[in-house]
Amino acid sequence: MMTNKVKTQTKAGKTYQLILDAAAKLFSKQGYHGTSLKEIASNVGMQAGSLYYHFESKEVLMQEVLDKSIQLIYSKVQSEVAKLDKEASFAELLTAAIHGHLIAILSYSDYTLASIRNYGQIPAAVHKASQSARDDYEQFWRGFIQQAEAAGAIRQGVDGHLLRLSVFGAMNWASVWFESKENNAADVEKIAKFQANIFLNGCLPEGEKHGI
Amino acid sequence: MMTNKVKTQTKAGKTYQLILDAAAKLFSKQGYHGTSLKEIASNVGMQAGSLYYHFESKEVLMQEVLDKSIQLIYSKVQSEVAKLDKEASFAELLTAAIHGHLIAILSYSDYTLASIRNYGQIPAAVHKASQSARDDYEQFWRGFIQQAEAAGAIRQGVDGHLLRLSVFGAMNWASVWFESKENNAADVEKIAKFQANIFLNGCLPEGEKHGI
DNA sequence: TACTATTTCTAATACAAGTTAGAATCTAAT
DNA sequence: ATTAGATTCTAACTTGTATTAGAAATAGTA
Repeated sequence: MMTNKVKTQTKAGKTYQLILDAAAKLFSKQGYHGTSLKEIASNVGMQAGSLYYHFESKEVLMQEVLDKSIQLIYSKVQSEVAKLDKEASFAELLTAAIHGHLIAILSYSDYTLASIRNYGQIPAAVHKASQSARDDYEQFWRGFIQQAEAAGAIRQGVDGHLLRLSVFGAMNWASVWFESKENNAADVEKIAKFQANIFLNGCLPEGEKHGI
Repeated sequence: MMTNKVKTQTKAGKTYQLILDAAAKLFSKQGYHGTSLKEIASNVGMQAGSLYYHFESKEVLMQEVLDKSIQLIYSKVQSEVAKLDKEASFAELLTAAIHGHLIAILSYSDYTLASIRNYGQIPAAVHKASQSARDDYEQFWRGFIQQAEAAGAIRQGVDGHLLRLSVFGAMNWASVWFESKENNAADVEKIAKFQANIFLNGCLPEGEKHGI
């Protein structure tokens, strides 16, 4: 077994990434239990047994996919938010965060779909590994929404937790229907702008309100 | 093999429902491929082979779960919308539809989660069966949103398709985080009111707009 | 009680899964 | 060209799967 995941230059390092990519793609389309090691190996031109030179088990392979999924999302969101001024408004923050999250999950949909689809139907030991990264990311959202509530940047009566969960739902669901075939960055941009707009302003015509 | 799914009074009819319930629960938690017939049978006090008296295959069992899932949702939404006046506003329609959809997916989360989680990672032949029911339900949403766009009840520049898909995402995602343990109908009601409110009015304080 | 139909069990089949150990091959440096 | 190390293959083992056929048990009826 080789354990060095870092050196992408080495032969083994490249093969490791190829396997991870193939696994993510198949896990996202067929589920964890619905994907066999033989199938993954075949997608990189290998035999099933050969995978064990790079991964110690199928579960660990899944862990790596989940891990990478979170990393991709969180780092993209952070880089988007980092572009903002120190005194950016809540609306600007939310917009940037939505952009980052959507760009990430739609660009790397194999990884993020594998994560979304399989999380909750794999042995608990598997998602234990990426749990703290998930918690960190969730805490980031909780944080700036709570601050916005405290600062009065969110309308009275709007529950911050439900807001966060609804935004997450709208975004994550996009990875289910979005087809990244020939859709370029412009489409992702459009979706991101739309969702930021909707959650900030709603869909009613200007000046109209309902049920407030 | 017995085929009569209708007569719930008969012995076989009741057993049929018990099996379907157990299957939905396990499919929702472990996925289609991660659930064995032995496990399903064990949950209703039977042996795996005995299931074949009620179902002709595991795939058909899954089809029935998917079917029932759509039926539960669509019929609940229709009954909620039917309560409205003939000349109900778009805001009232959307609110009623969101209520119906959320009540259904959170009340029967075994079925709806089984559907949401496994759709897309099961053989195509399996969801072919429930496809037309899904299409009908989707068409219902498309319909009243298009009418609202035509009538000017939706703000200029807001894409009706993206609105529908975002609402679906926010709602369906709720079945992932919602724990129906001891949460009563009041909680579901709260979530439904929240989401209708957010999509109609946004989360910014009254009078404020961003990026319009 | 005896008979019939319904429902469940038992046991076997056929196949595919994850995993492992050792042989075989390839790569790169001396 | 030889050798050592890295990488892949082959072939097995164990376990678990969906499915089937017929025997057994159960329930309902004449």
